[in-house]
Amino acid sequence: MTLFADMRLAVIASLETLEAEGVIPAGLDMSNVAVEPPRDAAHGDMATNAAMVLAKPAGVKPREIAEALAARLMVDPRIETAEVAGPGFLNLRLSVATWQGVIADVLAEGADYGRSDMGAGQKVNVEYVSANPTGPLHVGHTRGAVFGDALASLLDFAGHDVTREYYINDGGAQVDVLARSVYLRYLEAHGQQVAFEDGTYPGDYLIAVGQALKSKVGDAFVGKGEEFWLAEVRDFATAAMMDLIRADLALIGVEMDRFYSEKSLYGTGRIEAAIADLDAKGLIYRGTLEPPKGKQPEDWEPREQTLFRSTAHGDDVDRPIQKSDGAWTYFAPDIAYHFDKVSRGFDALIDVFGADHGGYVKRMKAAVSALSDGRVPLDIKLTQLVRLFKDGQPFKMSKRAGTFVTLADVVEMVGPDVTRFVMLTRKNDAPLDFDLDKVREQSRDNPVFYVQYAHARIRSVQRKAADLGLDAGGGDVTLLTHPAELALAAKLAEWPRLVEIAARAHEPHRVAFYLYDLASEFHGLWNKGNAEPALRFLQEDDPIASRAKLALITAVQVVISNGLAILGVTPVEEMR
RNA sequence: GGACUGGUAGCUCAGUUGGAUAGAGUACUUGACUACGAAUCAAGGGGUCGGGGGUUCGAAUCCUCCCCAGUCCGCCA
Repeated sequence: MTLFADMRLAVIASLETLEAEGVIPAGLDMSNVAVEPPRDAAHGDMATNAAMVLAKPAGVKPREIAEALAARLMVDPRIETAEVAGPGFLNLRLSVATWQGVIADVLAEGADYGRSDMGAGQKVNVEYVSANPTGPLHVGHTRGAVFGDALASLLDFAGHDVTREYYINDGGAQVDVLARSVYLRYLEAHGQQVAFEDGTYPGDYLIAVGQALKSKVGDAFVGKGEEFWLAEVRDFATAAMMDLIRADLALIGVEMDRFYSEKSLYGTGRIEAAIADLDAKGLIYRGTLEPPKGKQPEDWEPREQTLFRSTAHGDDVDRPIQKSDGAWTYFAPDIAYHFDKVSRGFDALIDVFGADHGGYVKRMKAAVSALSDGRVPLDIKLTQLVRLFKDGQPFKMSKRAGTFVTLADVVEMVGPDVTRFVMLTRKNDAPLDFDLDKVREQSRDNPVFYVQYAHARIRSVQRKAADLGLDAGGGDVTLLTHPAELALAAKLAEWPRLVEIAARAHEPHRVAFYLYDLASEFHGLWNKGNAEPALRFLQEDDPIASRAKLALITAVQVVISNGLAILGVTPVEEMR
């Protein structure tokens, strides 16, 4: 339970009393009544919009409701003052003891402080990365991987039952291309001269795969036609690429619960079953699509295809599920895959895609809506481009792959923690500039450093305190009465609420911004100790006061550490 | 032609889902170490929230029409 939720219950209870007394009519809808931190701290600790929300349905002036509500709330010992302001806001100021209690709560709950039961154990599937198994992960994949992973952790912390899943696109033409490329490397391993033409993958990372294939099958495939080796090389190469990708993911601490193979959908009747489900709902038909307006393809000619009536579920046009030759389009196995997710009993689905898949969102949502009869919501998060910079210049070359910068390149240069944090300091749908120099800079405008520095400072004080024989547990929080100290406690009280807001919005970046704010409050208090010695955390010859202050900063350390855990970033003990 | 995502301080970006006088960082100006790290902190100026219209007690946020940028648009996955 969060402090804000507690206070909201108090407000609702008071409103119900007012109903019973006839001040306002009974049976009002109170779902819109909110208790929030005011934007301006001068307005108090919390504000409620209750009077404004209820004024119209109650037929009573907002200020009248607010006055009555204020009088009621003043009875609550946790509330110091309740003032009506502006158009009908009710500003609450909480008692000192309430804030002190927050510190005790944080220390008591530790790593669980902020954990919510909001998700109520709902099963959520988060699908992310899902890069084609044709090569190492690049920066764009990295952002999707970090975002999806942090989102999954966030939802878990908010009480959901989360499955992290990777969809392997091993059923289409691109894995044939991969197989042919590996075959060339295989011939090369046998000492042949080969040429990589357009439509093959020339990357060096396939050299080792070609050699591994040689050790496995010897010269069995040399001089043989494609029909002889393609299927086996494809499986071999795909497995090798997935090993590569798993290793890349491990570099940034991403571990999937499940890898789901597209190929497993073919020849097993699963695509057919999914399409049959849609057909039974009258959503499959034969038809001819209109050409796209404005952009007339040269070779466009009308063709009859099997179409999914996605327009019945919010799409702009119906979508083909079969090519003119009868083969499935990419969309068909995707429908089957999501059908499988729905049948596995998930209450909500989330797909994390790159921005270039934006045109795919509506049809996928339409498919899930149709397959689940509107029961299962699908949220699709698009991650925008990452632009890499180094020395102020765009950075494009990779040591490994030559053509694009890989995940491994970035992690090698700045480390996993910095990579993860930086990629989460922007909303997923805004482009991200990633400056390889700036992220290692030790200054306030580098949020990674700034937050880590706050944590390291606290650890430093704790070590010093330990040397003096002081520990953080058991400090008497009622000794913390200075407004600056209570303000920091108030910031800690926002954490559980922030977790819920971020989880509800599927926006892990909010955690990163909160941590920055919290670090800022902490650094501020630290420096106040310059002018006011009474605010220094370690008070000479006063172990009791010191332990109280240690309790406060340890609570800050706990929350920073909980937040970083969601982002998948390790808190540091000291700055180097 | 259409769809999607953006447009907020000179620059980089938040904005608690409709709340009060729109906030940080950076840059610029000026101050603060006898302490557990000044790698930090405090103060100041800086705005037509892309533009017009609409919805209501109240709009950066919702609806609508334009402008700009990026991504995408039937047998590619």
